[in-house]
Amino acid sequence: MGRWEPDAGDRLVRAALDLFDEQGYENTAVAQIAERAGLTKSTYFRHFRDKREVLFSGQDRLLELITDGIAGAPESAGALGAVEGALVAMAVTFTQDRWANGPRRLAVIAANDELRERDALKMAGFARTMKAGLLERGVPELDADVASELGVLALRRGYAQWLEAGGDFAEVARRALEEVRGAAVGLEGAE
Amino acid sequence: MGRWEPDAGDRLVRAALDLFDEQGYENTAVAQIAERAGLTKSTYFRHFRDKREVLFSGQDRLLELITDGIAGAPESAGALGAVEGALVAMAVTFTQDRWANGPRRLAVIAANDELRERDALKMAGFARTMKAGLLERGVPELDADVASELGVLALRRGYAQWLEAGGDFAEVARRALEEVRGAAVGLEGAE
DNA sequence: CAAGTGATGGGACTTGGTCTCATCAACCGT
DNA sequence: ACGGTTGATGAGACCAAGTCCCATCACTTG
Repeated sequence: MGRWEPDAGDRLVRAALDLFDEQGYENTAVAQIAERAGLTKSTYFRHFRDKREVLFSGQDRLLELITDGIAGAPESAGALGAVEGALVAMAVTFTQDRWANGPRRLAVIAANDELRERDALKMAGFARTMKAGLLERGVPELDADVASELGVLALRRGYAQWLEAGGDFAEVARRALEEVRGAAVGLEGAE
Repeated sequence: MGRWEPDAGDRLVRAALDLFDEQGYENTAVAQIAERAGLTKSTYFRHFRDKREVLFSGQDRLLELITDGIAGAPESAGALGAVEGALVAMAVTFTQDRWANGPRRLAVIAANDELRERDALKMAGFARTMKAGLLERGVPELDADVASELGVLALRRGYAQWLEAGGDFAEVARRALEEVRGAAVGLEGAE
């Protein structure tokens, strides 16, 4: 791997985050990111499939963790129990270096429509993957839909809380999921 | 309005849908869409802010309907009751001509990542708007989050069911929401 | 030491998207 | 009837995202 300066991907991520932070996403050209990382546009697109993706790298790994987490939940667990398994499994990634930039990353994404669009797609991908895992366990389609959607909501809420207050992500996510479940079962019908 | 050939926007939508259908989204250039509609690239971008948006026009109107539907729900209604008001209010748009192309539109979107991305953003926008409306009614933040997320899920499921089986959209959506609610309140805790 | 491998550089090319200016049909007031 | 205004369009320059192809160069292997 490291025949030239190592960690080209990480350098690109850091350069991008810095530049987006300093001058905004729209005012930053891919060539500029590459230049700051000591690379070229060609190399940039070899590492990330487009300009946005540099802020979302590593999320493919999360899909695997979700699948494994759901499949690995005890057989006795219900749909939400399996979803909890997914959230807990994701914790290992969130505590790594790559996510040290979490708050800056969130701020940059929130400030730009294109990036929020990509974020929405990623979240939808999480929900899809959770739903597929639940169906695999024999959960009925409707319940799988509801549980995966609530699971992603708990993930979003738990992630935000974890960035603010810190602590063990697995624990925070577990609490967020229980919170969401409590609110869901308390919902009254329309009339 | 119609000093030249009228309905430039509609012509562009139809041309785009045809071309995407025939040769795929990626193999179609904006200039080509404009040409088939008897217009130019310049005019295309005056009607739609980018290549994707031609498949999502009119959804801004839905945001207003959501807001009005939630604000107009009876005071006695709970969070989900207000969400039901939003779904019912959206029905008027879905039954109009512009949505006659629903099935083709869904198929084109499903076949392309860029378009699914835009779709995910639109759905997130619906949820955001629902949540804001619920907060306005004094619904606690957590409940607003859960209810709006379930509302969008019911919208997606109801829309698909309506495209398949037809009938009155308001009624189909109401049933879908009740279905989702039933599944949500039946969820067991993790352990 | 020669051949091979893999990450990079470089540059041509297409297309999405912006911007500015010209055009031209309908409308409006005198 | 006439000149000015308005608003949608056309035309074309221009920039950046993204694709493609080929050259290069560091390091590895036989």
